[in-house]
Amino acid sequence: MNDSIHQCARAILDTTPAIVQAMRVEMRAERLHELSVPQFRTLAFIGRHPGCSLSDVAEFIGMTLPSMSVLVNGLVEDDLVLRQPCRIDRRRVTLTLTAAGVTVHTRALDGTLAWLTRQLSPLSELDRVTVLRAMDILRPIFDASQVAATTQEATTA
Amino acid sequence: MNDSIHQCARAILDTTPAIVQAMRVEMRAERLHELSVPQFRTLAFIGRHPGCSLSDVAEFIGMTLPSMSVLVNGLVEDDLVLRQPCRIDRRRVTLTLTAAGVTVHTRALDGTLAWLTRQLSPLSELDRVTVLRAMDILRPIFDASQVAATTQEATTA
DNA sequence: TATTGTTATACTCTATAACTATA
DNA sequence: TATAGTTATAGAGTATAACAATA
Repeated sequence: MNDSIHQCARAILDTTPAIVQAMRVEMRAERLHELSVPQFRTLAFIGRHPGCSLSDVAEFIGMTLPSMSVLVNGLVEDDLVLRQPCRIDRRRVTLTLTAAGVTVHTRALDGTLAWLTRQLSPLSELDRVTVLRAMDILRPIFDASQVAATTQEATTA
Repeated sequence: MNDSIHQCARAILDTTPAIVQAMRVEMRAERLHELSVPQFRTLAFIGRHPGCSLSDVAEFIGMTLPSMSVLVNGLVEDDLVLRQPCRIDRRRVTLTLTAAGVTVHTRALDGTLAWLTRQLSPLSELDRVTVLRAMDILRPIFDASQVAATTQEATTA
């Protein structure tokens, strides 16, 4: 039966927003690090891709260029991100984390991970493995660039 | 090893926001139903719990009372939700979906589910089962309110 | 006094449209 | 002309604080 695919879709629809919402509440409650989920994800991406452009981050996160410009602008004003014009192509900017950005991101990451770990602690080893495998299965599917690609495909088709 | 729990936490942190973000983008792209993810979830909850109070929804979704008041107010103005004072306790309000609310929610649900189904279609049967099981494991952990969760169980059963 | 909800105020998130600068 | 990014404007999401009404 392809009943499983519908059950699966329904389960994702019910569950993932609840997880992210709980994460948002947790991150806001943690007074140590004042980062929203998008800010956190942006910092993480820039940390993993030093010197990336605004378009790179926007595509990965799944936001429009103007939205990301505003978001990054806030991070620059908070001195968490360094935004410099690119020498080779002066239309571009290169983004890197400042020392403060690294610190804040690390602290937020550790805090959120610790909270998540507490939430997951009642699970059996088997359940954890199942969850881990599921996340590995889902991540490539919902990678923002993939979604954008298929959307474009569908539009041009 | 408790290494798996950290891997697991990290995987959830990386993956679930990407899924929800993709969902948000999709829902916004679908011009048919102009619902945000929180609006959609609120409509779903009220549909499953007709006559519920503002506090009930706020707790389930994981929002503060004022935030939910504003959100619901928008839904009332759009004629998707009926908000009436409760006879027994006049401090409370009772929330129900209007006919339009049912229609809009159903359409949004169907549309999002169809999109999700397309995204999941490349997966093997085994992968789907893994994902489904993972969602069933995670949902009770991150449900914003235990009370609402058990109520939902009773209602949906 | 405690509970339910609303209003006031102020951010952030996010989009589209219009613009600038560079290629 | 096409691309990278910013600015202007607007609306939704969300919080805290202060308030009103009811129990």
